[in-house]
Amino acid sequence: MEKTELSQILKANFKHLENDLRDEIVQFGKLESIPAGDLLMDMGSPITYVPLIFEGNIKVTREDEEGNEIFLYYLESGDSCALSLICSGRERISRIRAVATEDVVAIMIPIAKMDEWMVKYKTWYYFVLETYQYRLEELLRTIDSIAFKKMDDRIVEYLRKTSETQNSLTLHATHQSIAQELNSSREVISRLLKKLEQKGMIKLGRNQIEIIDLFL
Amino acid sequence: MEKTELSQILKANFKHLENDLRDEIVQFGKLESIPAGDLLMDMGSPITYVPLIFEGNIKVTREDEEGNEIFLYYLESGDSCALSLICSGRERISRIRAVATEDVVAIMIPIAKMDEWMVKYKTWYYFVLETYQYRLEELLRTIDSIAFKKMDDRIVEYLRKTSETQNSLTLHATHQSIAQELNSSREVISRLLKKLEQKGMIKLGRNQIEIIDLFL
DNA sequence: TCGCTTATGTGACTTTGGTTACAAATGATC
DNA sequence: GATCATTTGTAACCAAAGTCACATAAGCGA
Repeated sequence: MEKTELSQILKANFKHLENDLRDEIVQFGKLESIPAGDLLMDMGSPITYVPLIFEGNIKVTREDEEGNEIFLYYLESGDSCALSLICSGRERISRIRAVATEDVVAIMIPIAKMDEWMVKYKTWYYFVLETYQYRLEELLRTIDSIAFKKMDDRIVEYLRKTSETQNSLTLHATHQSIAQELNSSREVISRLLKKLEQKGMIKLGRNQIEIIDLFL
Repeated sequence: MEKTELSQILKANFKHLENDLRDEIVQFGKLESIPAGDLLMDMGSPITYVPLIFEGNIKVTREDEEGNEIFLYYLESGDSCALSLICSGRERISRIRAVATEDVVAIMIPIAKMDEWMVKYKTWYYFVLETYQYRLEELLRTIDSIAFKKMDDRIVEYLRKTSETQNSLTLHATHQSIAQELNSSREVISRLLKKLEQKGMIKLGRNQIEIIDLFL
């Protein structure tokens, strides 16, 4: 991709950043395409860049020692990854996994530039702080969900979020995969999905869930 | 308290901060004492300062619309409050509650200075970023606990954390209050505490739990 | 000491979610 | 279309946690 084209894209997706900063991003950032399904970040691999997402979605999950997994949130175009900042910052192993759910186009910023720009560009400073703040809030919402809600509500919430970020009313997932994301078991998810179908909220198919109305 | 005394305390508790910065903190910060039991922050009240804690502990909890509550973590001397940064940053209502569990002495930094110092002082910059990172990790650990662990383990973990921050093997709490923090019910907590007692991990008394060995 | 309030103990029961063990359906491939 | 792997459906059962009902017990103040 041409630098000028990159500059255009940047202007469109991160319009709140000042011009000089965007020039530097074009200069020092490395554009990368990540095919759907690829891991951007896995447990414990040290991070040396911070991604700015142009296109596609990224699913962020948490995994514990015993292999239990749980869905945290999606990242979309215009987002950056606060958790990559965590890993980078203290060189520590954070058991976080980030997978591209659609083909992702992102520009990779070297960590060193990160810090440099914080001082140099007010807009970058606010962007990074907002990223942190937004992710903290997102994690709090995740906690709400896990701590206070029952599995059926959590499924509905998961379907809603997934439908929103993928911008589609037809989701492609197996009950097994959903069970994994919600740290439950396949049978439980099948049971509850069936109930949602009976309520007329969704329509089930093999490898597919059609969303009719999640607010019934 | 004298400015010079304040300066000494600051030097002792936040020694990683550079001298000029400490001088500014003394100059612009306001020293406050918060008696045990007082709220530092409640749901939705906008924050105009960031506290640096010298003495005492602060318990941070999350509450949802329906009044369900859950313990997140403790803040101790040397900490700041990343969540106050959230509230301040976007002027948004975050349903977070911070209560002093012991008498707290803290210095309150006006938000404006916060931003100013980020650019001016490298040590402040790293301190704030580390605060964010550390709290994000803490929240992830909270998620692990809620999502992956059963109630008995969660109680043990809660007792351990509380004992550590209060630096005491004798805790003063009712089963009801613990139930609230873990978003459970009194009877369940009583039952499980009794089991822990039978295993010899704790000794129960009225309004009191004596910790014997939580690693049995 | 006598009440009274607050805290704890406990049994019985319900609900939610996890487990086991299959059966049936769907799609892909030959 | 027959075969096969994958996915989904379901029933029966189990375990954890929440609820209800009530019994004690411990501390406090009059």
